[in-house]
Amino acid sequence: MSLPHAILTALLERPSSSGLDLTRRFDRSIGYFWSATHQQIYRELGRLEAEGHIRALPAEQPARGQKKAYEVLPAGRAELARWTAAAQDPKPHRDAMLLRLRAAAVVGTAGLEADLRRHLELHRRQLAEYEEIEKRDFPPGEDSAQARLQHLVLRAGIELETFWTHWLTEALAGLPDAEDRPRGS
Amino acid sequence: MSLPHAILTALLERPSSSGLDLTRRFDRSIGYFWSATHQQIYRELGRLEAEGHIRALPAEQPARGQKKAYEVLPAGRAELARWTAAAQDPKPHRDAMLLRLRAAAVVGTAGLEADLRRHLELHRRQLAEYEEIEKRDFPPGEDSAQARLQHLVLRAGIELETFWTHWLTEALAGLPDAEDRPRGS
DNA sequence: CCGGGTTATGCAACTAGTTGCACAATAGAC
DNA sequence: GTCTATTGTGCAACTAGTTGCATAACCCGG
Repeated sequence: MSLPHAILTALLERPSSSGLDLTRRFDRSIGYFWSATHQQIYRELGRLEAEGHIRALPAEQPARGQKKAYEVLPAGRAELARWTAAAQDPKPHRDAMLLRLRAAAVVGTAGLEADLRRHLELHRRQLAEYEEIEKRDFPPGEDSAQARLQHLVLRAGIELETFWTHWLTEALAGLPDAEDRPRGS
Repeated sequence: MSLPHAILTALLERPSSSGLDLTRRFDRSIGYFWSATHQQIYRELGRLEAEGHIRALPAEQPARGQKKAYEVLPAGRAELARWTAAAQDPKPHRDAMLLRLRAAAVVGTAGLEADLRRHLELHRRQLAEYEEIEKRDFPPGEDSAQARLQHLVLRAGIELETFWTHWLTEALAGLPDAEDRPRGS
Protein backbone atom coordinates (compact mmCIF):
# COMPACT_ATOMS: atom_id res chain seq x y z
CA MET A 1 0.00 0.00 0.00
CA SER A 2 2.79 2.45 0.69
CA LEU A 3 5.62 1.69 -1.68
CA PRO A 4 4.22 3.87 -4.48
CA HIS A 5 3.94 6.75 -1.99
CA ALA A 6 7.46 6.22 -0.78
CA ILE A 7 8.61 6.47 -4.39
CA LEU A 8 6.54 9.59 -5.04
CA THR A 9 8.08 11.20 -1.95
CA ALA A 10 11.60 10.32 -3.00
CA LEU A 11 10.93 11.58 -6.51
CA LEU A 12 9.55 14.88 -5.25
CA GLU A 13 12.50 15.34 -2.92
CA ARG A 14 14.81 14.92 -5.89
CA PRO A 15 13.18 15.04 -9.34
CA SER A 16 14.41 13.35 -12.49
CA SER A 17 15.84 10.37 -10.70
CA SER A 18 16.19 7.00 -12.37
CA GLY A 19 15.31 3.61 -10.97
CA LEU A 20 18.84 3.06 -9.81
CA ASP A 21 19.09 6.52 -8.23
CA LEU A 22 15.96 5.72 -6.26
CA THR A 23 17.29 2.31 -5.29
CA ARG A 24 20.42 3.88 -3.87
CA ARG A 25 18.42 6.39 -1.84
CA PHE A 26 16.18 3.61 -0.55
CA ASP A 27 19.35 2.02 0.75
CA ARG A 28 20.30 5.17 2.63
CA SER A 29 17.55 7.46 3.75
CA ILE A 30 13.98 6.54 2.85
CA GLY A 31 14.75 2.86 3.21
CA TYR A 32 15.50 3.27 6.92
CA PHE A 33 11.76 3.14 7.47
CA TRP A 34 10.50 1.84 4.14
CA SER A 35 12.89 -0.54 2.51
CA ALA A 36 12.58 -1.78 -1.06
CA THR A 37 14.67 -3.68 -3.57
CA HIS A 38 15.45 -2.44 -7.05
CA GLN A 39 13.07 -5.03 -8.54
CA GLN A 40 10.21 -3.68 -6.49
CA ILE A 41 11.09 -0.13 -7.46
CA TYR A 42 11.23 -0.81 -11.19
CA ARG A 43 7.94 -2.68 -11.07
CA GLU A 44 6.31 0.16 -9.15
CA LEU A 45 7.73 2.85 -11.44
CA GLY A 46 6.03 1.04 -14.31
CA ARG A 47 2.72 1.02 -12.49
CA LEU A 48 2.97 4.64 -11.45
CA GLU A 49 3.69 5.62 -15.03
CA ALA A 50 0.75 3.57 -16.32
CA GLU A 51 -1.53 5.30 -13.81
CA GLY A 52 -0.37 8.73 -14.90
CA HIS A 53 1.21 9.62 -11.55
CA ILE A 54 4.71 10.01 -12.91
CA ARG A 55 6.25 10.23 -16.36
CA ALA A 56 9.56 9.36 -17.90
CA LEU A 57 11.44 12.45 -18.98
CA PRO A 58 11.67 12.52 -22.74
CA ALA A 59 15.18 11.57 -23.74
CA GLU A 60 14.48 9.23 -26.64
CA GLN A 61 16.45 6.36 -25.19
CA PRO A 62 14.08 3.52 -25.84
CA ALA A 63 16.14 0.55 -24.81
CA ARG A 64 17.14 -1.48 -21.84
CA GLY A 65 20.31 -0.59 -20.00
CA GLN A 66 19.68 3.06 -20.80
CA LYS A 67 19.13 5.49 -17.96
CA LYS A 68 15.54 6.58 -17.68
CA ALA A 69 14.64 9.53 -15.44
CA TYR A 70 11.19 10.19 -14.01
CA GLU A 71 9.29 13.14 -12.63
CA VAL A 72 6.09 13.39 -10.61
CA LEU A 73 3.00 14.67 -12.43
CA PRO A 74 0.34 16.82 -10.74
CA ALA A 75 -1.90 13.77 -10.37
CA GLY A 76 0.91 12.00 -8.50
CA ARG A 77 1.44 14.89 -6.13
CA ALA A 78 -2.31 15.05 -5.48
CA GLU A 79 -2.42 11.32 -4.76
CA LEU A 80 0.49 11.65 -2.33
CA ALA A 81 -1.21 14.54 -0.53
CA ARG A 82 -4.44 12.56 -0.35
CA TRP A 83 -2.67 9.50 1.07
CA THR A 84 -0.70 11.54 3.58
CA ALA A 85 -3.84 13.08 5.02
CA ALA A 86 -6.00 9.92 4.92
CA ALA A 87 -6.67 8.04 8.15
CA GLN A 88 -4.71 4.81 8.37
CA ASP A 89 -4.65 2.18 11.06
CA PRO A 90 -1.22 1.27 12.33
CA LYS A 91 -0.11 -2.08 10.98
CA PRO A 92 0.41 -4.81 13.57
CA HIS A 93 4.04 -5.24 14.53
CA ARG A 94 6.10 -8.29 13.90
CA ASP A 95 9.37 -8.56 15.75
CA ALA A 96 11.22 -11.83 15.51
CA MET A 97 13.65 -11.03 18.34
CA LEU A 98 10.86 -10.48 20.86
CA LEU A 99 9.29 -13.71 19.69
CA ARG A 100 12.59 -15.52 20.15
CA LEU A 101 12.89 -14.25 23.69
CA ARG A 102 9.43 -15.49 24.45
CA ALA A 103 10.26 -18.85 22.87
CA ALA A 104 13.45 -18.94 24.95
CA ALA A 105 11.28 -18.63 28.05
CA VAL A 106 9.89 -22.09 27.27
CA VAL A 107 12.73 -23.90 25.47
CA GLY A 108 15.69 -22.24 27.18
CA THR A 109 18.19 -19.54 26.27
CA ALA A 110 20.95 -21.85 25.07
CA GLY A 111 22.74 -20.39 22.04
CA LEU A 112 20.88 -17.10 22.12
CA GLU A 113 23.55 -14.90 23.60
CA ALA A 114 25.74 -14.68 20.50
CA ASP A 115 22.95 -13.39 18.31
CA LEU A 116 21.79 -10.92 20.97
CA ARG A 117 25.31 -9.50 21.01
CA ARG A 118 25.37 -9.35 17.23
CA HIS A 119 22.06 -7.48 17.13
CA LEU A 120 23.26 -5.10 19.81
CA GLU A 121 26.25 -4.30 17.66
CA LEU A 122 24.07 -3.78 14.56
CA HIS A 123 21.78 -1.39 16.43
CA ARG A 124 24.75 0.51 17.83
CA ARG A 125 26.08 0.96 14.33
CA GLN A 126 22.73 2.12 13.00
CA LEU A 127 22.46 4.58 15.85
CA ALA A 128 25.91 5.95 15.10
CA GLU A 129 24.93 6.35 11.45
CA TYR A 130 21.78 8.26 12.36
CA GLU A 131 23.70 10.53 14.70
CA GLU A 132 26.19 11.19 11.94
CA ILE A 133 23.36 12.20 9.60
CA GLU A 134 21.87 14.42 12.28
CA LYS A 135 25.16 16.21 12.83
CA ARG A 136 25.64 16.67 9.08
CA ASP A 137 22.12 17.58 7.93
CA PHE A 138 20.47 19.21 10.92
CA PRO A 139 22.78 21.73 12.52
CA PRO A 140 21.19 23.68 15.40
CA GLY A 141 19.26 26.78 14.43
CA GLU A 142 17.67 25.30 11.33
CA ASP A 143 13.93 25.72 11.48
CA SER A 144 12.16 25.65 8.14
CA ALA A 145 8.96 23.61 8.30
CA GLN A 146 10.42 21.02 5.93
CA ALA A 147 13.63 20.63 7.91
CA ARG A 148 11.74 20.31 11.19
CA LEU A 149 9.60 17.48 9.83
CA GLN A 150 12.55 15.63 8.37
CA HIS A 151 14.45 16.06 11.61
CA LEU A 152 11.48 14.68 13.53
CA VAL A 153 11.56 11.52 11.42
CA LEU A 154 15.28 11.13 12.00
CA ARG A 155 14.78 11.64 15.75
CA ALA A 156 12.34 8.71 15.71
CA GLY A 157 15.06 6.54 14.18
CA ILE A 158 17.60 7.70 16.76
CA GLU A 159 15.30 7.10 19.70
CA LEU A 160 14.20 3.70 18.47
CA GLU A 161 17.80 2.56 18.03
CA THR A 162 18.64 3.95 21.44
CA PHE A 163 15.82 1.93 22.91
CA TRP A 164 16.99 -1.26 21.23
CA THR A 165 20.58 -0.87 22.39
CA HIS A 166 19.39 -0.38 25.97
CA TRP A 167 16.93 -3.22 25.80
CA LEU A 168 19.41 -5.69 24.30
CA THR A 169 22.00 -4.72 26.90
CA GLU A 170 19.47 -5.42 29.62
CA ALA A 171 18.48 -8.71 28.00
CA LEU A 172 22.11 -9.83 27.87
CA ALA A 173 22.62 -8.87 31.51
CA GLY A 174 19.62 -10.98 32.48
CA LEU A 175 20.52 -14.17 30.67
CA PRO A 176 20.75 -16.99 33.19
CA ASP A 177 23.64 -18.83 31.57
CA ALA A 178 26.28 -16.11 31.75
CA GLU A 179 29.24 -18.30 32.61
CA ASP A 180 31.37 -15.61 34.20
CA ARG A 181 28.77 -14.48 36.74
CA PRO A 182 30.28 -14.31 40.21
CA ARG A 183 28.96 -17.00 42.52
CA GLY A 184 28.69 -15.16 45.78
CA SER A 185 26.54 -12.19 44.83
CA MET B 1 9.38 -17.65 8.51
CA SER B 2 8.31 -17.15 12.09
CA LEU B 3 4.61 -17.86 12.31
CA PRO B 4 5.09 -21.61 12.87
CA HIS B 5 7.50 -20.81 15.71
CA ALA B 6 5.05 -18.37 17.25
CA ILE B 7 2.44 -21.13 17.21
CA LEU B 8 4.84 -23.67 18.71
CA THR B 9 5.65 -21.22 21.50
CA ALA B 10 1.98 -20.54 22.23
CA LEU B 11 1.24 -24.24 22.19
CA LEU B 12 4.06 -25.02 24.60
CA GLU B 13 2.97 -22.24 26.93
CA ARG B 14 -0.49 -23.81 27.04
CA PRO B 15 -0.81 -27.31 25.59
CA SER B 16 -3.92 -28.86 24.04
CA SER B 17 -5.17 -25.61 22.59
CA SER B 18 -7.39 -25.51 19.55
CA GLY B 19 -7.13 -23.22 16.53
CA LEU B 20 -9.58 -20.79 18.04
CA ASP B 21 -7.87 -20.82 21.44
CA LEU B 22 -4.64 -19.90 19.69
CA THR B 23 -6.37 -17.22 17.65
CA ARG B 24 -7.66 -15.60 20.82
CA ARG B 25 -4.25 -15.61 22.43
CA PHE B 26 -2.75 -14.16 19.28
CA ASP B 27 -5.18 -11.30 19.73
CA ARG B 28 -4.00 -10.67 23.28
CA SER B 29 -0.49 -11.65 24.16
CA ILE B 30 1.67 -13.23 21.46
CA GLY B 31 -0.01 -11.14 18.78
CA TYR B 32 1.33 -7.92 20.32
CA PHE B 33 4.58 -8.65 18.52
CA TRP B 34 3.56 -11.37 16.07
CA SER B 35 0.03 -10.94 14.83
CA ALA B 36 -1.85 -13.56 12.84
CA THR B 37 -5.39 -14.17 11.68
CA HIS B 38 -7.30 -17.38 12.35
CA GLN B 39 -6.97 -18.38 8.70
CA GLN B 40 -3.20 -18.17 8.89
CA ILE B 41 -3.20 -20.15 12.12
CA TYR B 42 -5.36 -22.98 10.77
CA ARG B 43 -3.26 -23.22 7.65
CA GLU B 44 -0.08 -23.33 9.69
CA LEU B 45 -1.46 -25.88 12.15
CA GLY B 46 -2.10 -28.14 9.16
CA ARG B 47 1.46 -27.70 7.94
CA LEU B 48 2.98 -28.25 11.38
CA GLU B 49 0.97 -31.44 11.76
CA ALA B 50 2.02 -32.67 8.32
CA GLU B 51 5.67 -32.03 9.24
CA GLY B 52 5.35 -33.99 12.47
CA HIS B 53 5.99 -30.98 14.72
CA ILE B 54 2.62 -31.13 16.44
CA ARG B 55 -0.22 -33.62 16.59
CA ALA B 56 -3.96 -33.44 17.14
CA LEU B 57 -5.00 -34.97 20.41
CA PRO B 58 -6.97 -38.14 19.77
CA ALA B 59 -10.63 -37.38 20.41
CA GLU B 60 -12.22 -39.12 17.45
CA GLN B 61 -14.03 -36.00 16.27
CA PRO B 62 -13.47 -36.23 12.59
CA ALA B 63 -15.57 -33.37 11.29
CA ARG B 64 -15.57 -29.67 10.71
CA GLY B 65 -16.95 -27.41 13.40
CA GLN B 66 -15.63 -29.82 16.04
CA LYS B 67 -13.00 -28.61 18.44
CA LYS B 68 -9.58 -30.02 17.69
CA ALA B 69 -6.80 -29.69 20.27
CA TYR B 70 -3.09 -29.92 19.48
CA GLU B 71 0.09 -30.63 21.37
CA VAL B 72 3.74 -30.11 20.48
CA LEU B 73 5.79 -33.20 19.68
CA PRO B 74 9.50 -33.55 20.59
CA ALA B 75 10.45 -32.75 17.00
CA GLY B 76 8.51 -29.49 17.27
CA ARG B 77 10.19 -28.49 20.50
CA ALA B 78 13.58 -29.28 18.96
CA GLU B 79 12.78 -27.17 15.91
CA LEU B 80 11.74 -24.26 18.13
CA ALA B 81 14.95 -24.51 20.15
CA ARG B 82 16.99 -24.64 16.93
CA TRP B 83 15.22 -21.58 15.52
CA THR B 84 15.53 -19.62 18.75
CA ALA B 85 19.29 -20.10 18.86
CA ALA B 86 19.93 -19.60 15.13
CA ALA B 87 21.43 -16.33 13.93
CA GLN B 88 18.88 -14.15 12.17
CA ASP B 89 19.26 -10.78 10.56
CA PRO B 90 16.82 -8.14 11.70
CA LYS B 91 14.15 -7.52 9.09
CA PRO B 92 14.06 -4.03 7.60
CA HIS B 93 11.46 -1.81 9.22
CA ARG B 94 8.42 -0.42 7.50
CA ASP B 95 6.59 2.34 9.27
CA ALA B 96 3.87 4.12 7.36
CA MET B 97 3.53 7.01 9.83
CA LEU B 98 7.18 7.98 9.51
CA LEU B 99 6.80 7.79 5.76
CA ARG B 100 3.74 10.04 5.91
CA LEU B 101 5.63 12.62 7.92
CA ARG B 102 8.37 12.62 5.37
CA ALA B 103 5.80 12.95 2.60
CA ALA B 104 4.20 15.81 4.53
CA ALA B 105 7.55 17.58 4.42
CA VAL B 106 7.13 17.90 0.65
CA VAL B 107 3.36 18.08 0.10
CA GLY B 108 2.36 19.82 3.32
CA THR B 109 0.81 18.77 6.60
CA ALA B 110 -2.80 19.62 5.70
CA GLY B 111 -5.20 17.06 7.15
CA LEU B 112 -2.56 15.15 9.03
CA GLU B 113 -3.26 16.40 12.53
CA ALA B 114 -6.46 14.37 13.09
CA ASP B 115 -4.79 11.07 12.35
CA LEU B 116 -1.75 11.92 14.45
CA ARG B 117 -4.10 12.54 17.38
CA ARG B 118 -5.90 9.29 16.69
CA HIS B 119 -2.65 7.34 16.64
CA LEU B 120 -1.54 9.03 19.84
CA GLU B 121 -4.74 7.87 21.49
CA LEU B 122 -4.28 4.31 20.18
CA HIS B 123 -0.72 4.14 21.51
CA ARG B 124 -1.81 5.54 24.88
CA ARG B 125 -4.43 2.83 25.12
CA GLN B 126 -1.98 0.11 24.18
CA LEU B 127 0.45 1.43 26.77
CA ALA B 128 -2.27 1.38 29.44
CA GLU B 129 -3.09 -2.21 28.49
CA TYR B 130 0.53 -3.29 28.77
CA GLU B 131 0.86 -1.60 32.16
CA GLU B 132 -2.27 -3.38 33.31
CA ILE B 133 -0.77 -6.71 32.26
CA GLU B 134 2.47 -5.86 34.01
CA LYS B 135 0.67 -5.06 37.24
CA ARG B 136 -1.39 -8.23 37.02
CA ASP B 137 1.19 -10.78 35.84
CA PHE B 138 4.51 -9.47 37.09
CA PRO B 139 4.27 -8.38 40.70
CA PRO B 140 7.59 -7.29 42.23
CA GLY B 141 9.71 -10.04 43.72
CA GLU B 142 8.99 -12.57 41.00
CA ASP B 143 12.23 -13.89 39.56
CA SER B 144 12.03 -17.29 37.91
CA ALA B 145 14.04 -17.37 34.66
CA GLN B 146 10.85 -17.82 32.67
CA ALA B 147 9.07 -14.90 34.31
CA ARG B 148 12.07 -12.62 33.87
CA LEU B 149 12.23 -13.33 30.14
CA GLN B 150 8.52 -12.81 29.66
CA HIS B 151 8.68 -9.60 31.68
CA LEU B 152 11.55 -8.41 29.52
CA VAL B 153 9.43 -8.86 26.40
CA LEU B 154 6.58 -6.95 27.99
CA ARG B 155 8.97 -4.17 29.01
CA ALA B 156 9.95 -3.82 25.35
CA GLY B 157 6.29 -3.28 24.49
CA ILE B 158 5.86 -0.73 27.26
CA GLU B 159 8.94 1.23 26.30
CA LEU B 160 8.10 1.22 22.60
CA GLU B 161 4.60 2.53 23.26
CA THR B 162 6.03 5.11 25.63
CA PHE B 163 8.34 6.25 22.88
CA TRP B 164 5.52 6.55 20.37
CA THR B 165 3.30 8.57 22.68
CA HIS B 166 6.16 10.99 23.31
CA TRP B 167 7.10 11.19 19.69
CA LEU B 168 3.54 11.78 18.46
CA THR B 169 3.02 14.43 21.12
CA GLU B 170 6.15 16.19 19.91
CA ALA B 171 5.05 15.85 16.29
CA LEU B 172 1.68 17.42 17.06
CA ALA B 173 3.33 20.26 18.94
CA GLY B 174 5.51 20.97 15.93
CA LEU B 175 2.82 21.06 13.24
CA PRO B 176 2.93 24.44 11.53
CA ASP B 177 -0.82 24.80 10.98
CA ALA B 178 -1.98 24.77 14.60
CA GLU B 179 -4.73 27.36 14.33
CA ASP B 180 -4.74 28.39 17.97
CA ARG B 181 -1.09 29.30 18.14
CA PRO B 182 -0.64 32.78 19.63
CA ARG B 183 0.48 35.33 17.05
CA GLY B 184 3.03 37.30 18.98
CA SER B 185 5.40 34.62 20.21
C1' DC C 1 37.90 -5.40 -31.46
C1' DC C 2 37.08 -8.25 -27.62
C1' DG C 3 36.76 -9.82 -22.79
C1' DG C 4 35.46 -8.58 -18.22
C1' DG C 5 33.62 -5.36 -14.84
C1' DT C 6 30.13 -1.79 -13.80
C1' DT C 7 25.82 0.51 -14.45
C1' DA C 8 21.15 0.02 -15.43
C1' DT C 9 16.65 -2.07 -16.39
C1' DG C 10 13.60 -5.62 -15.98
C1' DC C 11 10.93 -10.43 -15.97
C1' DA C 12 9.41 -14.70 -13.55
C1' DA C 13 8.73 -17.59 -9.84
C1' DC C 14 8.17 -17.98 -5.16
C1' DT C 15 6.80 -16.98 -0.23
C1' DA C 16 4.21 -14.76 3.28
C1' DG C 17 0.34 -12.36 4.66
C1' DT C 18 -4.56 -10.58 3.89
C1' DT C 19 -9.36 -10.65 2.63
C1' DG C 20 -13.57 -12.73 1.68
C1' DC C 21 -16.32 -16.23 2.15
C1' DA C 22 -18.26 -21.01 3.16
C1' DC C 23 -19.59 -24.69 6.05
C1' DA C 24 -20.41 -27.60 10.22
C1' DA C 25 -21.85 -28.16 15.01
C1' DT C 26 -24.06 -26.49 19.08
C1' DA C 27 -26.84 -23.75 22.29
C1' DG C 28 -30.62 -20.94 23.41
C1' DA C 29 -35.09 -18.39 21.95
C1' DC C 30 -39.57 -18.83 20.65
C1' DG D 1 -38.94 -28.51 16.52
C1' DT D 2 -36.90 -24.90 13.81
C1' DC D 3 -34.68 -20.37 13.61
C1' DT D 4 -30.82 -17.69 14.78
C1' DA D 5 -26.54 -16.53 16.93
C1' DT D 6 -22.17 -18.26 18.34
C1' DT D 7 -18.27 -21.16 18.15
C1' DG D 8 -15.08 -23.45 15.42
C1' DT D 9 -12.73 -24.97 11.15
C1' DG D 10 -11.20 -24.20 6.74
C1' DC D 11 -10.59 -23.09 1.42
C1' DA D 12 -9.57 -19.81 -2.41
C1' DA D 13 -8.15 -15.72 -4.35
C1' DC D 14 -5.55 -11.78 -3.94
C1' DT D 15 -1.69 -8.53 -2.66
C1' DA D 16 2.82 -7.42 -1.24
C1' DG D 17 7.42 -8.55 -0.80
C1' DT D 18 11.59 -11.58 -1.88
C1' DT D 19 14.84 -14.20 -4.64
C1' DG D 20 17.02 -15.49 -8.68
C1' DC D 21 18.22 -14.53 -12.95
C1' DA D 22 18.45 -12.24 -17.77
C1' DT D 23 19.58 -8.58 -20.66
C1' DA D 24 21.61 -4.39 -22.57
C1' DA D 25 24.76 -0.51 -22.78
C1' DC D 26 29.05 1.42 -21.61
C1' DC D 27 33.86 1.76 -20.21
C1' DC D 28 38.48 0.33 -19.87
C1' DG D 29 42.57 -2.67 -20.55
C1' DG D 30 45.00 -5.38 -23.56
